[in-house]
Amino acid sequence: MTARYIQIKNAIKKQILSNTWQVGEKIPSERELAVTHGVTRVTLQKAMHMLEQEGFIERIHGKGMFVTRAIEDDVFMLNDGTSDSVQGFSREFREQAKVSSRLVCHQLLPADKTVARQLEINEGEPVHFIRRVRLIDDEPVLVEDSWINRGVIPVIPSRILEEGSLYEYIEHTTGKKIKFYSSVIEGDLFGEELAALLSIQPGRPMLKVSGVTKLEDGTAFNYSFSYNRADKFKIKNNWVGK
Amino acid sequence: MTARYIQIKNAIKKQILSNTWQVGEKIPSERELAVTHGVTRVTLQKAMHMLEQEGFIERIHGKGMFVTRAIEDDVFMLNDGTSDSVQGFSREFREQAKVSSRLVCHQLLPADKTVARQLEINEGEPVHFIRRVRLIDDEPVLVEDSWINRGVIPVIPSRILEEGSLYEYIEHTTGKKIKFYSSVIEGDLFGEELAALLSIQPGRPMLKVSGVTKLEDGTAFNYSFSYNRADKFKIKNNWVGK
DNA sequence: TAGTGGTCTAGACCACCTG
DNA sequence: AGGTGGTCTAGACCACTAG
Repeated sequence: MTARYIQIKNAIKKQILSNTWQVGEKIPSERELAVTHGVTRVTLQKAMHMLEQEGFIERIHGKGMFVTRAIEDDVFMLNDGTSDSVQGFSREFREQAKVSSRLVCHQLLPADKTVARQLEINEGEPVHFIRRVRLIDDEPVLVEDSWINRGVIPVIPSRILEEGSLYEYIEHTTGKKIKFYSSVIEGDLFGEELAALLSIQPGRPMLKVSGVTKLEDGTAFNYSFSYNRADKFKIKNNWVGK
Repeated sequence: MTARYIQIKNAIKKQILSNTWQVGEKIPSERELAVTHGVTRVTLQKAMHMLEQEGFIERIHGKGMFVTRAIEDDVFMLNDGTSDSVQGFSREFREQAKVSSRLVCHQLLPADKTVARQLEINEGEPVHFIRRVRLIDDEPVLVEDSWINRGVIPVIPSRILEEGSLYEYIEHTTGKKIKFYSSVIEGDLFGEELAALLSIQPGRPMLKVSGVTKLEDGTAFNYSFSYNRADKFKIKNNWVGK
């Protein structure tokens, strides 16, 4: 029961990725595509606005819609919210490379003030605290600390934390999709403790990303900090006006 | 001739900021607000989706719309694309603090391969190269290098670079709004040269933001790198699913 | 069941760009 | 003038949440 505009968006994205049109080339007009896909212009526009937001096309008033030049790169791009879902680390990268995790710590802790505020629970309520080192092609690239709402997900099998995708597990056990992700990006230097976990020198640059993830019913279930090696990650951001 | 949904979005944002409702409180339903503002639900929804994207409300299927808790902070938040326009440094911060610029360099240079590709012009065409140190409350906080398309904006008065807003000047002289901003965020360390310009020690952490800015007709006019003191800036990002 | 947001239709008119 | 995207209407039905 996927929405029609999502289907259309994905269909056209697929066409773009399979080089149906050249980069910079004009694609058919809204009116044409609406007929092709058997929907009204409004529905088609929703699909195209998403494609623009995701950086696949450029829409220019009075001119038409054009394929954006592809951007390839040597480092990993963190999800910036231009995908149609929040993937989480495992799902994000497992098709590009070998990803794995090393579980450093997993315990129940009472939520401190900050964690409680972010997860919208009471201070002192027990939450999962999880620290993992994430590896890409067997090289440690980031440390992630997560505080997870025990009310949403009472038990987390170690197997999931070491091998699987936590987000996938949560979507599966709750039966709800992930709907919202708010994050703050900061720059910092690696200190002794985190550097040791990644086998790098202290003082190397870090991209720190902290954020809260919510389910579609508005429940906050994950508050996390990830400490990324700045030489391994970039974050891309598209902004489209009005 | 502002669009109705933009007006409504701003009106409701203003109501939220003036505490018409408590944080977490339910605001009137789409159907109610549509009547109040004299538009159909579709138009009102466009306004509310923007407010959600900008982080002011949360929309929950079957429940309603709720005011999001305010987020205040001690450092400056760089524009992440949740505002309704790209402001540029001057317009972004001049209402929160005293902003100023120190012009380090302004000359015409032939575009190298990278600059030419980003500005969608031919290699070797002359472009403005501008290096400025930006200050907040008289403290230098970032260095910005800009390459500006001379075809779009032939002359840039020094006065604008030292005192005014370049984006404001460009919107004014071209008569076009800024429509698109694509950026990449990286972490790095300050080297000797940039550190000296900011009067800080080399080796301090930096948030590097590079990007291209376009006008509403699709013309790329600015390719820039900004080197931000990581202790002074954060970047906030909201992602809302589907 | 009643109320909420999510999606979709079949039109219409406006604003912008090009020949 | 003709084609393009941008906005808007007045409905309709669906999916989710609550009491």
